[in-house]
Amino acid sequence: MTPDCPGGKCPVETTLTVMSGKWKGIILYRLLDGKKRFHELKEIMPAISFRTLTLQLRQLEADGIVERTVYPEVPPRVEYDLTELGKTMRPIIESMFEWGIQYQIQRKDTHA
Amino acid sequence: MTPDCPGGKCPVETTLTVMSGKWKGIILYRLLDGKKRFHELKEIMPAISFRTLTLQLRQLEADGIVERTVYPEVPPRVEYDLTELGKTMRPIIESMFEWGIQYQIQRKDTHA
DNA sequence: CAGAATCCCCAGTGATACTG
DNA sequence: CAGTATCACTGGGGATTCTG
Repeated sequence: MTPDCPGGKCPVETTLTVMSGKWKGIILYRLLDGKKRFHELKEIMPAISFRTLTLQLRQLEADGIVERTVYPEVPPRVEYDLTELGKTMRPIIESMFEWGIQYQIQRKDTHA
Repeated sequence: MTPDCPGGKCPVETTLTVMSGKWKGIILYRLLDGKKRFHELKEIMPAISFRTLTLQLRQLEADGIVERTVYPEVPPRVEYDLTELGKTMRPIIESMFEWGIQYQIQRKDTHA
């Protein structure tokens, strides 16, 4: 694909692959201010299903963006946090956040 | 959705909605350095189908990101350019580009 | 040249029920 | 609490053919 991008695959496409998924951007945004438990994330994003939340977290984990820590307690406790690599996405998320705000102001008709 | 994001819908989600689609990020990246004709874009991204290229361009146009100019000539000529609003996405695209490069270096195994 | 129209497929997502 | 398992569906994307 896109053979004339430096290094083979277009870096923008690479980033989009990692970030894409209906909820990944929001998950990343929510993790910017610190680690969260599974149900904490679910409460922040009520519209997501357990299954999808699990899957998207697992994909982010597989991509090295998110770290999953299981505490061997009863009841179980699992925390999700950004890895060092994940934290380097902050500029992307923040610029997307800023742009989204301006966009919502300019176009109240769509995606509001 | 995500009711506790400022202004209703999470701005990150808004941006992701506009940018999502398998090729939109690449299209935007390619338009950063100036307007392009339809087949020019197709040549840059050989793997995309005509149908999908058309659809993604139309969606970007509907979202006010891309401007479509038809020149009444024979054979027809159509140029696509970023709107002023579209140009404000530059920081996002560029930070995604930079991150993608670093990511490719760190993880040659996946998404390479 | 720049598409429109048609048909098709499957990956991503959702709903529900169950479990260590 | 934090999942897993199963089923089902939608729509985003692809292949092909046709047109002003």
